[in-house]
Amino acid sequence: MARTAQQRSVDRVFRALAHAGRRRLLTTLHGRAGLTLSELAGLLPMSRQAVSQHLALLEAADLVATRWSGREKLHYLNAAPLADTYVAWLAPLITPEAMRLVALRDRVESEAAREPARPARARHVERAGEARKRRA
Amino acid sequence: MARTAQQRSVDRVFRALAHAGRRRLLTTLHGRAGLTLSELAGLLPMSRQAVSQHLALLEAADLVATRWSGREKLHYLNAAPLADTYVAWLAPLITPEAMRLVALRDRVESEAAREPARPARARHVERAGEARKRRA
DNA sequence: TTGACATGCAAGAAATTACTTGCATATTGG
DNA sequence: CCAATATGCAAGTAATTTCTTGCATGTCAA
Repeated sequence: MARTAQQRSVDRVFRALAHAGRRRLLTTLHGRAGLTLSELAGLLPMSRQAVSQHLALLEAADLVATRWSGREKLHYLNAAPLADTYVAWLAPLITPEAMRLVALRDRVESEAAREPARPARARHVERAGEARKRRA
Repeated sequence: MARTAQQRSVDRVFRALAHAGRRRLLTTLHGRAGLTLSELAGLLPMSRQAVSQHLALLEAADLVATRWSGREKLHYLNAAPLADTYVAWLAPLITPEAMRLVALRDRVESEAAREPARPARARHVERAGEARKRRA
């Protein structure tokens, strides 16, 4: 059950994308390549240190490539791991069958609405004892 | 600057996908639709309560639809938010330009190798004082 | 009816993540 | 050279997430 390098990459990518600020950094770099740490911190509502740590995480996930230019560090979006993650993990789940299940859910909900005798599961929401009373 | 419903959905989806166990739940449900909580807990190396909490999170992100059948709760993958997230957020970043940057990074690295007089940035890795000494 | 089973809910512990603060090192321009 | 600027590193705190523990409720089958 050895984890493959790809699985590890997918995990790093999804963890990196879990934070709105980091996603914002990626879209910012997509719009404007080569921004420095200070520039990014100026554009976004985050402290320089926070941006720095987020960038380190994005670099670790290989989503951001960097280049030193004197005392400045230029940052570039690298979308390759995003594409890889899509192909390897996301796309396989997006099948016609899995998409159709929204319709199923809606159907179930409308059925429940037509059948007022049995509320979907309001049971556990009630205070203790209430439901038992109604049942009797 | 009001956050749109779509932005909120994207955030919930990415947060949900950030955990390997939750991703595993989704792929499991993709392979076998209609599994119950207990069945999922039996298949995966997680306690029933842990699975339950993960499923609640996935339901909140609308990635899992459920149907009660007696005392059992059947779970189904809903891939629609995945497709939406891909279209709204991921796909726009996967452009030829952003993909080409891997090549750029590799080029930069090989340039650095050809220019041994200035190591990319091993500076801060060294112990304090070391770099200054070499500089002099 | 009742015991076994399926799930829910809640509170606390453990682990991880996010952010701040303070200082060290390196580069540039005057 | 040196002051200003750009970044790095480390440790501590705050916030969030994840998991466990314990018990309550609802459903089914004998």
